[in-house]
Amino acid sequence: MTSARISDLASHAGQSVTVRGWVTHLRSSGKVAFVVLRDGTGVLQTVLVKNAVAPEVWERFSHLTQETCIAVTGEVRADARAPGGYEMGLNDLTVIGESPLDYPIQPKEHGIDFLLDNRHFWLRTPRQVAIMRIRSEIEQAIQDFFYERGFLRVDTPILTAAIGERSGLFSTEYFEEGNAYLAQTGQLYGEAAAAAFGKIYTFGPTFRAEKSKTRRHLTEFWMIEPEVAFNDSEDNMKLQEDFVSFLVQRVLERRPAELKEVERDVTKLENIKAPFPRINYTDAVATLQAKGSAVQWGDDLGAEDEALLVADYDRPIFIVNYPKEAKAFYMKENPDDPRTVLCNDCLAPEGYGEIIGGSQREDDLGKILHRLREEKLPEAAYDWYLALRKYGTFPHAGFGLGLERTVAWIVGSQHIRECIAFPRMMHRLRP
RNA sequence: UGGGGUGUAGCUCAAUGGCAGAGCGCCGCACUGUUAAUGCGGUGGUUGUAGGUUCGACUCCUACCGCCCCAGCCA
Repeated sequence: MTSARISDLASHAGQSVTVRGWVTHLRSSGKVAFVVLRDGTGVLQTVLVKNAVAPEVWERFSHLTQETCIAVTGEVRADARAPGGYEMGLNDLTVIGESPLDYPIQPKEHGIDFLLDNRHFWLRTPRQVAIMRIRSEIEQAIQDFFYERGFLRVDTPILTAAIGERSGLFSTEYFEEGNAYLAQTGQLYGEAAAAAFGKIYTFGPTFRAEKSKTRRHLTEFWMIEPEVAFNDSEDNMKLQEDFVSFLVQRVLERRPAELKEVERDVTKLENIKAPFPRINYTDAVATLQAKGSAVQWGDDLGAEDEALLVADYDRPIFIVNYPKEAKAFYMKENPDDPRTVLCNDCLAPEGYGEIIGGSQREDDLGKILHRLREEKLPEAAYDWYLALRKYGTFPHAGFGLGLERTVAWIVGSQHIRECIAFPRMMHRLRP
């Protein structure tokens, strides 16, 4: 007997095949029954007629429960009444793995805490399957975008000495070396690699021990960080807008069924094309003050301010050249206004907020040393990073795109935690 | 770490100081085309924990715990 995956059943119409999967719905009308199963590639409705199957098959059917793993055999036929357009007239049914009656996920609304406690099962539901497929599509698109443009992927270490951003670090014992810290960014290694390979990107998990409890934060998240030798801040933004547009267009082209499953308004995504508006920080402050915000020049922009700015646009926007006090030590001083640095945030539309932080990097050894000392960072920990400015320093720029935030925006999710298979948050380490 | 909210059946929620309930799930019966099937019947509780006020507490008070939302930090 031929076995098939549900997604391939159209090519088996009229044939008898075996499909294996998990029971999602059971419906019975006495002598006609429906068993709906899921195999990860799709959903199949099978039809069981009591008088047309062996008594033992009907008996096995009558004991089925939600999520029982089964094998069904029968003829595939087109039927408009079936989800997916094809159904199976069931001849045989065998149980592969039983499922007790207390399976926690029901076909109804559940609270988020309950769902996260049952994430290992929640993942089986249609919306979650669609989100994970879109995430995987985006990950593939990321690889394709950079590969097609001649970038080298460089995998940077996850265990590091204390180096990176200012916010919280996770630490662990590391042999005779004292503590190691989980990487908050691959950027500094990316800069070293850019001098070796010209155009690189990193793509991996990053860790922040921030005590954040918002819809936009995870303690473990995946970040894409390109770094390009000889790019300036404007080149950097051009790369960002091409990149983000590429990801959105790819999902629109290849995952329309999944976008429909998550009920995304795709007309909002169809607008996402380069160029994105660039708003100077100083102009943004003036605009915000005119709109009634209390923000003062020198303040970082709060979530409310960002929402006010992005509300006027139908695509992501760049906020460029923030005051240096608001940003990291490695960002290059703006020659036209030394109070500021050559950087940008990219804010997604529809209130999804910051998805990218990027900058041209400070390439002057004296200036970066000065900033490092202003920030009271441990100079010794940065010795190799500073040496990049000593031996053949070079202008370069890069950015970091948060994968889960990007997925949340593209699928229209209210929460980042359904955009990664097993989210890690301040109070959640399992499953 | 601040501000706000919340915690009652397996799940989602009612019960505003006076007998702890509903829907869903689950179990049983009926039903030959269901789409979260339907109809009838049944099952289900240490009201987060500890203390206090009261004749009487799911309800009011105190502390603790969990969770949610917002802010900050950032991606």
